[in-house]
Amino acid sequence: MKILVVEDDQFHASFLQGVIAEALPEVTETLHVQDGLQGEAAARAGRFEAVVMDLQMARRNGIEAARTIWHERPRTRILFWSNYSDEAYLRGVADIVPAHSAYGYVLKTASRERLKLVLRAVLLEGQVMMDREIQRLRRRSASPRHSLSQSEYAVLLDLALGLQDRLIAERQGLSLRTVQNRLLTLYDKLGVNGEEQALPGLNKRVRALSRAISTRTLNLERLETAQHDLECWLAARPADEKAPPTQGADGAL
Amino acid sequence: MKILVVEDDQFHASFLQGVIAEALPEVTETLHVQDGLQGEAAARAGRFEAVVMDLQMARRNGIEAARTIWHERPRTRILFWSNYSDEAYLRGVADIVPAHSAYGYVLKTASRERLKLVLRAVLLEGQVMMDREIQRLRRRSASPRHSLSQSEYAVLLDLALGLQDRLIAERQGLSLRTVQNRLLTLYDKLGVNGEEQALPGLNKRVRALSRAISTRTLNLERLETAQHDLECWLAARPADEKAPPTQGADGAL
DNA sequence: GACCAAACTGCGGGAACCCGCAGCATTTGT
DNA sequence: ACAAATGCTGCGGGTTCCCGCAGTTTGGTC
Repeated sequence: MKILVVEDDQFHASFLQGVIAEALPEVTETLHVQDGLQGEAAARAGRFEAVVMDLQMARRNGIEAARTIWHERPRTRILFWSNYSDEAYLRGVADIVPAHSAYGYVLKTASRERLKLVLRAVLLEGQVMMDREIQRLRRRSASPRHSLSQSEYAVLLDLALGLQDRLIAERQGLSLRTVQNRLLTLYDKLGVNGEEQALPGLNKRVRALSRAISTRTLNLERLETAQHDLECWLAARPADEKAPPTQGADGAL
Repeated sequence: MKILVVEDDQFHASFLQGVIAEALPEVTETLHVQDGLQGEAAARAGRFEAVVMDLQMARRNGIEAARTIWHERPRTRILFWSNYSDEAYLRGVADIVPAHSAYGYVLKTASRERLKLVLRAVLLEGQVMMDREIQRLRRRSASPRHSLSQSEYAVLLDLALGLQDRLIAERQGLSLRTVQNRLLTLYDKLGVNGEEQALPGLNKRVRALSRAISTRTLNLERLETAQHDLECWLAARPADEKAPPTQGADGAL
């Protein structure tokens, strides 16, 4: 069994390798690389079936790297291992995991024993497994009032990228008014309206993004992958729609 | 000599303590705490004159903790030690360091030797010292075109918090139009206008925040302290101004 | 089918925003 | 001392945004 470790912190990497050696004696080869880009290349070249992936790395973050890897080899088992339990990471992972894939999510603060357990469960047995705290967060964010639905989150991402209503509508295949309705519920669920009445004079749109970040509903990594998605979508979009029915500013006067 | 270590990662903390023992034999007592809040309390109780402070911690981040500590004992020598060289951290530190204080900024990727050097220079000799890479970033961000002036950055923070123009103007003591001019130059320097012409349909205001975060001009920690500042300012503000010349929505009818 | 709830859509208006234009104040260079 | 440069400000208009109101579709229950 071959295993790939993608982790940019040397201390965590060496600790992890120690635990792997102890928990998985059936490992014959481990490769350690320092960032997402190298991780993708190594996975491609080495045909690893098991990966331990840090999120939050330079050059390419763990979620994007995992997406690439899964895109090329959907059966790969990936254990995400991170310092933080941001909702943004959970949604990011949930968005890219292929059907029937084995994966897991552990916090770096987990005990050595728990880490060993999860390593075996996910990488060897092919289970799906999450840290306790992650499970708790997941349950909470599936709760009633404050949690965002799939489509609301998608609109939030578009908002965060700075698209205006019209473009969001186009991208999500909704009417303009519906997008605005979504935004309303977003403002509600993110607590913007609540603050607004205490302090009038907020730009709700910006405040929504601000709060999404403060509450870790969004983070830098998620924003990066969303930006990447946007660029792909833009490239694939037929060029006609780029010019809304305003006077043409390209070509003839 | 007593030294306080504020660091939430156990591996980094133990590595650091090893290096301290080696580099600073004159240390008689080291205390290690796990987050900013404990750090403030420990500094208050223990009267440490030397602190090594991680940024990016739970509960209270390193910059806020340092501000509190310096506020109470301005002579304290603080060495910031972080994984990242975000511009946001640099500005955050620069904003709170008192005159004539000794401080430093090292990256966690620095070599053991360099770390020892900086430890001695800052905590023992009272020098001001930065990591090479930090220096480079600092020089670059003092450059002409793309860097933000002090006041522009202040406006960016207010924008990021979701204030609308009128409130920003009030807070910065500027006219409305001037604030909008600042925003224009912000859009320019953050590259929003450049993108706009490639892809019309951006909400510049949100996009500015989005880019500020992508480029690490802003980050979660800086946003948190800005939010904290805002709340203080709101509390200190005379209540009259809260109601702009709209029909009063408080009290009568 | 009757009914209801929830989501979606169009309309319209008031507020906020983006920004060109032009007038003043201070600073700086020669 | 004059001029050019830079920063601050008011005015006006075109656009986007926020959102109440009302009408339509969807999906489910009785």
